[in-house]
Amino acid sequence: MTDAKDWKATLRLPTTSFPMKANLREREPEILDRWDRMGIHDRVLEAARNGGGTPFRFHDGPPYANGHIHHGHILNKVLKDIVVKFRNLTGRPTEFRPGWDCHGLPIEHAVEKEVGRDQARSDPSAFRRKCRDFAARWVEVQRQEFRRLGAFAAWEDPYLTMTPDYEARTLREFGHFVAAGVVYQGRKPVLWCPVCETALADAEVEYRDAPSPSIYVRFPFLPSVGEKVPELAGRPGGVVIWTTTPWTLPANLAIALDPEALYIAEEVASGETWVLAEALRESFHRETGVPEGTVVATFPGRALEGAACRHPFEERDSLLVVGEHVTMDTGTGCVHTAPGFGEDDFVVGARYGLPAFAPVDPRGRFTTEVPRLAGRGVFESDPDVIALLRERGALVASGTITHAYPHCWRSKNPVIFRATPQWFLRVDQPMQPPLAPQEAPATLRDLALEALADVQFVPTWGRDRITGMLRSRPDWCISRQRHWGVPIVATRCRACGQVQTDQALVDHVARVFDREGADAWFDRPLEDLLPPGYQCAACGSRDLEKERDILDVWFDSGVSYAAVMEARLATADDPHPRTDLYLEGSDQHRGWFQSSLLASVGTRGQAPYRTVLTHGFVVDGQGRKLSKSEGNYIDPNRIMDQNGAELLRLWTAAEDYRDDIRLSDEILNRLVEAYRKVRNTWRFMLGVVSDLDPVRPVGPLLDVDRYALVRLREVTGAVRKAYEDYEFHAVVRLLLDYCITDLSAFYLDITKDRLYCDAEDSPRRRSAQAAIRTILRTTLSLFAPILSFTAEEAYGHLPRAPGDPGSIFLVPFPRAEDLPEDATLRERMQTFLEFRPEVLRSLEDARARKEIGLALDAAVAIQVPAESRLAACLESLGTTLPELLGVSRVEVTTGPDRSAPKVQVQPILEPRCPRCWVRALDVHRHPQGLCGRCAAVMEPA
RNA sequence: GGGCUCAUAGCUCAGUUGGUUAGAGCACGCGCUUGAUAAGCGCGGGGUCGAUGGUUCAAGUCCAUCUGGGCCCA
Repeated sequence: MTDAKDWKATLRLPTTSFPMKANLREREPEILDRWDRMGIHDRVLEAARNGGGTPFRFHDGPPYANGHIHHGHILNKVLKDIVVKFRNLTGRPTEFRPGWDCHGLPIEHAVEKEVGRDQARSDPSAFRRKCRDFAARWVEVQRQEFRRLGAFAAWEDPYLTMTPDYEARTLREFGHFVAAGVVYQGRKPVLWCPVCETALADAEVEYRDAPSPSIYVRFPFLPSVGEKVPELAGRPGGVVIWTTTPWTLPANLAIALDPEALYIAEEVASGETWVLAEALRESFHRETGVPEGTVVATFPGRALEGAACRHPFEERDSLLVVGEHVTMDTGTGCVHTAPGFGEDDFVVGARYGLPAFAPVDPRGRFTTEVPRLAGRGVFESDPDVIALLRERGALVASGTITHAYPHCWRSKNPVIFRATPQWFLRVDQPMQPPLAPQEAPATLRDLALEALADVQFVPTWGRDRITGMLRSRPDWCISRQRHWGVPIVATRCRACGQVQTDQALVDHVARVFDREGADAWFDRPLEDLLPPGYQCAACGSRDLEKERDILDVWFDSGVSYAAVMEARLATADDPHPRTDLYLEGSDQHRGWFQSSLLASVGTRGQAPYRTVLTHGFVVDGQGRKLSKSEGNYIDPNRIMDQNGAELLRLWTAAEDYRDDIRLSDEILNRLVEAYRKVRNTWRFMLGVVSDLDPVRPVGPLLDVDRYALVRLREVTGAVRKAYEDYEFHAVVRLLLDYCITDLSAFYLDITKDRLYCDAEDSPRRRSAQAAIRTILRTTLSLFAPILSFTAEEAYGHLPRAPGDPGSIFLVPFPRAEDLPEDATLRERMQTFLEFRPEVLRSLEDARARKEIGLALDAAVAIQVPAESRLAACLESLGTTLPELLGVSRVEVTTGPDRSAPKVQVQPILEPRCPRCWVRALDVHRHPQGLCGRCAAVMEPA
């Protein structure tokens, strides 16, 4: 007698060198090395090019070269990588040239910390060199971190906004706007530190509680008020404002009201009539202690638009205007507006043509434009202003409040808003895009809005978002008072003060930049940089000096389509090629998407992109933003260490990026499980096909095996479509469900008998193997853009035929059309698969009654209604039913029409075949108690 | 405060133009198997579809308001 162990040795159990344990931490770097050695990025691209497909133009948005990468970067770059891999695999050559944003404030700050502020100011050239080194260092760090994610990109050939060619290009693009006549120097309030005597960025102020005066001031009515609101005609009184910065009152030019909100005119005890917002009436009387009077009129804010009050102490009027920024939470709803001293004030003022009047010098002292305060510091002038108001009878009430006030992070002193000269791009002046001469003149804003009609947005609401922002945006302030950036090339005349720039100057300097980069502007004397004969346009003087501002870094990155894409792709036929896809976080609707759009539309009259795809932000398991201080921060390095980049790739793909993307340990654990399932399924299939000769042809497939491929065809089509539609989470879902439901729980389970027990060479076994090999190769390819490391690893364990490429990424992407279609078979199998759970439930019942253990211990008697679809189905499946149900014997009978199918499970008493465990009637007839099939298999060859 | 946006089982997602007892996978519970074994199979429990109100014969699906997130502004 042969014992059980020996029979096991005669089975064809799966064998493979592909390990169950992923050990991605060690494996991934090996795979990365291999990709590097084979130059995978170029090879993939080359393969796509050889296929002759239409190139897909993708443009990588540049992250800021500062600090290590975090979840947001990972999400973004992996999404891009998935797109690029998919496009290349499906025959559309797609380059991924990564970029970095290198200029700008954060780097200046970091360097300033190292070298000190004085050096930064005294030697801009040396300071810029340090900034350059700093940026280069972080580019290198991030490059390694990105590369580790398994993204196929031209990591050795990135674009940097600080290289000479890029800087020259940036300047030239600026020149196009100069040529179009929409560049102007104006004034705009910026945060200003009177102690440092410098402009500050938002990031350079910190808010601290500080006491401020709190005063209510009445601006006397002028006759125009009575014309707008008749009830006020002839009444003494005024509009009451509230402010915490009395010193800004000398620059008051307007009072802003909410156009929709209701305002009241209230006659108070003194006999005067005061105007304030109805919603704030109660708090006004409470705060000021003024007793409530009688309401003589109620009207919406817009009723007073265009009327004016008298300034309480200057020889000037104060215009009544409306603005959306007026709020009803504090004050009177009538907002003191000094366009030179406040951002909102400036924007509203600009709408009414009011100047940014800011009679304060860089040290925060009043200029002679305010004679009574000239030379006095602004904060120390508060009491004087209050006294003056009291003297003029304009002070309704005064007190002190403590509130958060911006302070300079360096000097720790309170800061002010102060209008200073700045450069702008005008968005509301009709212009001609210089490189699109056929276009009719239109404003930059309208050009941008029109161009959006020709852009796809994923998700679609991106269009609404950017449209809203464009509609309401002010002129683009493109200047910064900094050192680390591309200079605004312009001159100032020492003789007459004229500031000027023109395209000739800009182009001349750009040619210098081509060779030397923007450093030339800082390193060289101006004479080296001017075109021959250049002189002041106003007075003809040649005594000029350099303008010292640099360009907003959003302008730098905004021209990347020109510096990176057009520079490489432009042809005579298509001088301004558009990019197929931009893919960034949804914050870029205000940032890069918009700056790129404006930069392109103002020069070439078209959007730079055809499709804009945005993703949400990474948040925690509860949907809150991640922050280290909140303690909900998960370190991406920890994930990488524990589960490799592959898990982060899977996470990126599995979540619906259109909304915010959640990240938590629970989510990661679920994904680890999913990963294991896929990996194990691949491993099993690798084991099953290990002895299938990759070259020798296989005969016609059995129906079940064919059906498996019919299903694979459906999945392949759906997966491809999901990739096309950028629905990567659907890809993951489809493939996971297919792996679990179709493969693991059904097809791979029911083919085991054939695979293990049939003769090695039997057609039935080879049929299953052939189907499984197709499934394996197909799913590896389908998943490869996402599970790049594992698909590549598994592919390496596949028996290779001569001519098979050396990487899964060089295998053409599967096409549904290449897989069999068979509607009859599909329908039949679907009917069966709907019925199968009935049988499984009955088996489970029998198991619960302890009648059976293995399903192979059971015989199943099925009674189906005659003439039913199910009857026909089971009839046609015939002798394969036991295999399909995993039982030893199946008997099908027909009952009355329309009766419900009945399933009966009987334990089989005959002994099991010791080799295949099937309980068969013929076991006794064969030597060693084998069943007929096994006996035949075991017969000496 | 404004613009855009999201809210379906513990988790990730489906739910077509409003129409039968709201689905899947995972997780969980129970069982089988030990010939995918740090695996595999089966069965099962689990949701007042963020809340309220409305339109409708009928609403997760349409409308309004609210609550709570997110991005961008203020």
